[in-house]
Amino acid sequence: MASARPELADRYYLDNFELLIASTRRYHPLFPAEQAQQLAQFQTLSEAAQRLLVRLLGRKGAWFRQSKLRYNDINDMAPALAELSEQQLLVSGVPPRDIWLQQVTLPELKQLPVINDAGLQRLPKAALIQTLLASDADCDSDGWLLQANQQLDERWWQLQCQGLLQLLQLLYFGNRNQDLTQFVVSELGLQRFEQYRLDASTQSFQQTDELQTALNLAQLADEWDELLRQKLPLDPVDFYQRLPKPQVQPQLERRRQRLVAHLGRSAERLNLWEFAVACYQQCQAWTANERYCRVLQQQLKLTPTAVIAEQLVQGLNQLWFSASNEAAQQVAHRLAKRSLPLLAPLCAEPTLTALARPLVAANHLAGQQQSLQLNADFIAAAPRVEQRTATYFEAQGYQVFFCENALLNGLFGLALWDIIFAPVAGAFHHPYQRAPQDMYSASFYEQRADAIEQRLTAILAGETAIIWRHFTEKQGLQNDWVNWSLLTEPLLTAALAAFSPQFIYDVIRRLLKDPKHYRSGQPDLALFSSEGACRFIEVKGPGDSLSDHQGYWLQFLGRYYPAELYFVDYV
DNA sequence: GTTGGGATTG
DNA sequence: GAATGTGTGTCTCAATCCCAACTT
DNA sequence: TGACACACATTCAA
Ligand SMILES: [Mn+2]
Ligand SMILES: [Mn+2]
Repeated sequence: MASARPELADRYYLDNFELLIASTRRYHPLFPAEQAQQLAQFQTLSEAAQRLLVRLLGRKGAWFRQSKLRYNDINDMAPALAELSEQQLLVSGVPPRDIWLQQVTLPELKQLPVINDAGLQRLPKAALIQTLLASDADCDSDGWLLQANQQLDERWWQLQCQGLLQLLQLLYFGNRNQDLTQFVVSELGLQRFEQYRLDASTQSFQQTDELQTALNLAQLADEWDELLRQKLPLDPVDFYQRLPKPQVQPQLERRRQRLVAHLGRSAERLNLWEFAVACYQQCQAWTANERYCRVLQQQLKLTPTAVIAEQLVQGLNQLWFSASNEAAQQVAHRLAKRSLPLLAPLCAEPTLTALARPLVAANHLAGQQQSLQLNADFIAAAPRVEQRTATYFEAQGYQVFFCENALLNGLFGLALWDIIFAPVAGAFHHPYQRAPQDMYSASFYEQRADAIEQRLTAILAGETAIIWRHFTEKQGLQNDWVNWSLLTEPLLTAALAAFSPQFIYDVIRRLLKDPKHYRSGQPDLALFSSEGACRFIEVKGPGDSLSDHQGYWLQFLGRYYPAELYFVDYV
């Protein structure tokens, strides 16, 4: 099955970087001055210097210790360093204290007289760093660091062109989470992608300041994530000042709003209600609208005014109106219900559309709930309650799959494979996509409505050959909907034998209605009896409770097959 | 000495 | 008990290297 | 590097 790994060229990383450059050629004239200059400088470098620079860019952080630079594939380090230094793509200096302390190893630290003399030899590294950072804060920290570095006898280098790499990656991949390693993983055959036709015509950005903004937003998001990760005090109001103004370019505006929503969330934790409201007001995401209403509700509790009450009524009605699935409706409904007593004294008669009619609660599962006690044998069989329950049902003679979302999502992905990867305008910008650009927006259906309807008609007529053909022909190819390691042949065989055409049709329709939402919350286990009949089981161990989207999936599935909520505990 | 997490590499 | 908010682990691409905890 | 599901804590409204 597994074929031998292809060998990569000796300079594969440089080739990949040059591919990144070549593929973003049409944007080069738009580059901001700094990145344009650095790109030009890169092109004039010797191969050794280019190699070293790309090696360093591929690593984490901007600071490197010269003594730790060892590359067999780069002839001589010294001239390459001198060249990069000459072009100011890499500069020498002493890093900030935290980075310095992080990169100097513990044995090295303990040997330094400045530390040895302070009597800190026995501490673990994290505590040592804490102590040094704290004690340096007030006294002469620069002097201390310089002295320590002199004792260490080390030279440090700092990358000056990480922004260039970020910009190239941003333009090539169109997102912040794919990078140079994607090329390697693909060339080695570890990830294989559908051979869709790329759309060369659509250009995401037209102006230099759009590129600058894209880069700024990416760096600000990085910075915010980093602050969050380090768990140090946040100032969302101050951070907001650094964000760009609302953007015309839709992609940029989406990213800006995502960051603004994060700031709003952090403002809530600091009880900065007005600022949180101001943040959420700028965001279009449904969840931002939800936060908006929650904050208004909170404000109404603290300082009841007619203005806030009116805003909340508007917000709640909008929230209800834009709820695109039952779980969202449930959220809007609950929020409205809890707001009503707060609104009553301030509004003549608040008309909350979310309360106009009763909702079916997610946990309304009449006749779909069971209890199960498992004994020590099953506890020993596996660590997770789902696996233990699977073992139990296997002992009952079922064929059991712990596949959660992989089964129904997989059916969706296989049934619509060719449509998902059809060359719609603007859908595919590079060869490493698991889905078209608009997979999770309304335009996915709209742009492909004819093909989808035609396929649905065929599915309803009992067509399963297309699913099998895609399963075989596309085996192993990346698809956001298909998890190949969970959607195995035995599972698909059992499922397609058990499922009615109407069921498959309705599942796909449901997923199409709100693909982002309905792709999660599907039951833990799929069971198939020896006669081939299927059952769905959502397992709930002690201390876990049903979430809304899980409950609504059980309600939906229960109209076709047994779909049960199993409360499992141990005797 | 071993192990385990993170960084690096292909 | 329902409804919220928040933290954690698991997927990870796989083999290797480095370093910092540990004696499992 | 998120998305997802679970685990756990806290706060509510009857
Ligand atoms: Mn589950
Ligand atoms: Mn479960």
